[in-house]
Amino acid sequence: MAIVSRSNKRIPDATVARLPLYHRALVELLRSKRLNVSSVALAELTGVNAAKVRKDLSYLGTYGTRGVGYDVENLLHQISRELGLTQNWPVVIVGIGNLGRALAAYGGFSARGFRIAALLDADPTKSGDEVAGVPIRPTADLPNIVAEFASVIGVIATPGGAAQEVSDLMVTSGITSILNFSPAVLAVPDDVTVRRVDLAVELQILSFHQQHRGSNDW
Amino acid sequence: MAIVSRSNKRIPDATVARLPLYHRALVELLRSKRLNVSSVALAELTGVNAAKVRKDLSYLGTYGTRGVGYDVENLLHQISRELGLTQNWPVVIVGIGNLGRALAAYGGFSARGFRIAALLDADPTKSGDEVAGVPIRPTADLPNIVAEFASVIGVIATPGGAAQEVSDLMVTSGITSILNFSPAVLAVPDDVTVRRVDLAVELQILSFHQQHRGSNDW
DNA sequence: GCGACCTTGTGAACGCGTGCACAATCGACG
DNA sequence: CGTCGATTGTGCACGCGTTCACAAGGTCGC
Repeated sequence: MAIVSRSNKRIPDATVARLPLYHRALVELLRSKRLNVSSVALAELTGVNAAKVRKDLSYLGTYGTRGVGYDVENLLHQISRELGLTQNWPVVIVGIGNLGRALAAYGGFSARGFRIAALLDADPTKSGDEVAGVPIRPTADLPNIVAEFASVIGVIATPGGAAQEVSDLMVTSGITSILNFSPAVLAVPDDVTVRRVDLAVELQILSFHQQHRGSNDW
Repeated sequence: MAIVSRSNKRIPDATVARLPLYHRALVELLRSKRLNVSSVALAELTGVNAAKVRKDLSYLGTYGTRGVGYDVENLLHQISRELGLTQNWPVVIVGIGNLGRALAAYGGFSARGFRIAALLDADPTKSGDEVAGVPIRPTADLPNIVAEFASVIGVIATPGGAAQEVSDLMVTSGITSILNFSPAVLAVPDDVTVRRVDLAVELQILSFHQQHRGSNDW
């Protein structure tokens, strides 16, 4: 996977994962009218090492000014461009249970580059219901919905049992970016990117650390 | 009851992050009465390289049988023990908005080592409401609730603006493991573990890959 | 215009994680 | 009881990411 930016440098995955952190901090700074920010200040806001901040930002190009820092507005724009957030990505959520509803109702997406394009559920009795002003439609509508847009991000919020089936439908509909909240591990073609968020996994990792905190005490 | 891990080796973070994957796969295998599993089979189920599976499991001890594989039940038990899932961790959720409700109603936790011990919200008009049979109580009750248990995991599902305040209250109440769903970056003492799950961040990472897929697409 | 001060950008070393390749070891079977 | 096929456990090399340390380059006061 050759990732090429304007400066022709490959951006490491670890850096990509941190760019959204900087993005959010810069939005906050812009909101509070800060014009300038140093790598040290940005490091404190994001909990990242300052040298790492500088190296991350250097992959985007040379946008800092020595002795001064980074121009907040310009840096925000550069990161937005790199992340592809200059457009508002349409997001389709499949599986409107508790989690799907919560995602649909979450207001924070629009401020960060995304909008809910459609809500889908396999249960026909839910069709016509609205969540946050968006009507719920049958899952079978997915191909038509995807066809309306140039590029769609798919979100799977179904139970684990239905996840692979939904994933397959997304892939055949032309979706190549999937966010999977179900505990299932999805099989997809190589050209499809899947990110998995499993709430129980996060708790179990915490459990491990908690467990081992005690045994270090003696 | 010695809860001390048998191996003196330190388990790498990367391995810890994968143990929950194996855990879940093994639960599934046990449910379908499989007695045995090879590293290759486990690798396919979890999307992890087979050599990595073996190395990960070797950190726990020598529980496999050459020429045969791993005993499903025993391996599941060993991983559960290492992750500290032999007990059912009490989980306290603060912030019962859409996301908090969804988390509280999610039935999958109990099967994976956790139970909802309490739901808290700063809004007094929500007090007394129930979600999944658990009543909502005022946030100020947190210290009393934590005191009832030996060890509690805190979940923050509030808006970003309230997150640091809630985090501080959790820390002073004695919580040392926090799962933060708000976009805020929390400042906590060194002995407190925080994991952050930011839905917008996940979407933005997907956006990056979508943006950079094939350089000639736009 | 000059010097003191700041902050960026990056070379280099180090450590961690990954994956290959293979020896060690087990069960099955005749 | 010995051979064969299968699978684990791991030494090793490589690559990626992190961090330090510092030169390069800019600002600001005078």
